Amino acid sequence: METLEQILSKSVTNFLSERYGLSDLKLEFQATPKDFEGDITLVLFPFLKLTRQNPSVLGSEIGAFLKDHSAQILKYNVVSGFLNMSVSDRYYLNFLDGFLGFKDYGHTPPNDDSPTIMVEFSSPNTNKPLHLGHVRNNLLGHSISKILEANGNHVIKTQIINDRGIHICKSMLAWHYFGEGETPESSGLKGDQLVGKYYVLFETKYREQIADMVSGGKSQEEAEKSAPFLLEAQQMLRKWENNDPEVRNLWTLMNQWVYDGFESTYKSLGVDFDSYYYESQTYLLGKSIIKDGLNKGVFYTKEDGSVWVDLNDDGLDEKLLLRSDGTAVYMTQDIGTANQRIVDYPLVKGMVYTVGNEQDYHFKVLFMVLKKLGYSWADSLFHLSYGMVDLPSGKMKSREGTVVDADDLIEQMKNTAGRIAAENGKIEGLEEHERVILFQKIGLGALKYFILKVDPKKRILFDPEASVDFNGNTGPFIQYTYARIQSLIQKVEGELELHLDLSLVDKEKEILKHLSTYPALVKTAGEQYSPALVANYLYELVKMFNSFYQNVSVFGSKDQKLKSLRLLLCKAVANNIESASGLLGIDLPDRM
RNA sequence: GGCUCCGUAGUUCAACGGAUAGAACAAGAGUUUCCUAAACUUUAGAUACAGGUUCGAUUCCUGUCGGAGCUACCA
Repeated sequence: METLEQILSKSVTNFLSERYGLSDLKLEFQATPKDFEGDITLVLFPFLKLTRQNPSVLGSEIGAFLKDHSAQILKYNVVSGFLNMSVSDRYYLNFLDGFLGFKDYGHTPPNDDSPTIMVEFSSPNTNKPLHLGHVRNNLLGHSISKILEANGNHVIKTQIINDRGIHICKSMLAWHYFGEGETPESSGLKGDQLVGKYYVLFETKYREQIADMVSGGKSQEEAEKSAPFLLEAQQMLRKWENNDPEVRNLWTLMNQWVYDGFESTYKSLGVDFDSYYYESQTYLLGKSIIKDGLNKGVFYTKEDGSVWVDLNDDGLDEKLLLRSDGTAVYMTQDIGTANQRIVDYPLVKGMVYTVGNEQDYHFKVLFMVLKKLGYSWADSLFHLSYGMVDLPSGKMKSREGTVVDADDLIEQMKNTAGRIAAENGKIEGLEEHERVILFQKIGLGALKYFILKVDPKKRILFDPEASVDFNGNTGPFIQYTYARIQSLIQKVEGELELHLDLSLVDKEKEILKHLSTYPALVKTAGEQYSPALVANYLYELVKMFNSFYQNVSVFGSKDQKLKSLRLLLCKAVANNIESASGLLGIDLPDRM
């Protein structure tokens, strides 16, 4: 369906071309601000010089033309450089009629010809449980996947799991010495929590050794490097690399505990994946690609045999790709993994990496190198870079115990949801299992909205004391609005019919105007990789709806046609809340 | 030091270069014989500083001040 902007654009473009001989114009429309009369505004400033005309004359010309030639425009007025136009109720009623014909109005579902995009997110280490930073990562990655799908892309959700390295060996070593055979079953702990416990234990014991060595006369630096626990962990890593059966078995066992734990957290968060990559399988990839690049002359070798890429011409510096001993670095592995994904999924045309902004430089380099290597897909790579989640005390540091654990946080959110529901007397008549589901929806809705409403690029300040709000600009507010509408809709008897010859009150029109911007919003959110835009849109919508609900009686209307119109409007809002919430991964309750 | 990002009400967030900078929380004042008060209505309160570009700057450029990150033959 053509939008109002598109319809008017054509008309205005024709007019300006015939009257002033202008072409290739970019018209700028915006919603008319509240204090002015009108619904849609055309900004005239850009044409003043071109037409050598003053704004009031030009505005009147365009306004009069549209009034005569477009059925949608009833009136106009010109204020400084702005042409404000009033749009007919009929137009909005027609729009509502069209809107109700779609399940997800404004979304473009992918078809056979749609491109495939791979979205990477989560990508945890397997030595400790997920924390608040991962929560932001997961919610962003999941939401952006939904948004890309709504923009007509097939999406493959993937992650690269860091399942090897010294950190995992630390957990393994501590468990080996102090675990006494403890398992998730025997301890009742989630697997990732259990493994994380031993990672912390390793650090504690390691620090103790260092302290002993320092009081024995060694320097801090020396002690840190040569504490027996560390040496032993390093030894374990070498054994792992040499496929030592005992080490490999323990590694497999403990990693599986962690994966089971992660899965349960993902399930709570409502995120899922279509594919998994493991560093233990990819860390050797990329070396041969580097060698190809050497042959092509894209890279160069230094005297010690290490391989580098020179990015000085691109405003960066030189970057190492292979160590002098021929082993890979992180970059090498990422090059190999990217290539491997295209091998595994030949249809993939683009990749999105959901990774914190501390790695901005890394991805800049990675994308440049892949481009230099001449991959056809190298132009459609995107680093979805997001800001860190900070606590009032500063950065989260696992060593100092200042991380906010994901499982704890989720649990706390559910409990708060339950407490508030009880305080508001909303839980009567609900079975226990209904309550569990409801509190889960609301608690997670609050958390997801809290995180996703912020521009991904910006850092988030999270105060565990102040916690997440349940009133105002929050997830529960949106859910509450939806539940209110459901309760209205349940009262409807018989068929609802939309009559197009009604007149709208301001609050109705306001909502319809907002709904009509949804398709463009979805598109922009996809282009900018920003769930925050969706969240803000959604908030505006429910705020408008609640104002309407409180000030306009739906069932109070004597006029049957008017009642139908209002109920259909409610239905449209509910549909739209559902669509937009879906993009954020927020579930909606039918009552709360 | 070099590079990158960020400074908006007391606090947390908004604002394709467009009209009088919007919300929420917190603070103040109201609204339940009326479809769910997790709501609605309403008062007060902000663009770090100094220049520049522009018809127009929170937005773009320069500088100052303040904060964060990157700057490993770690991952």
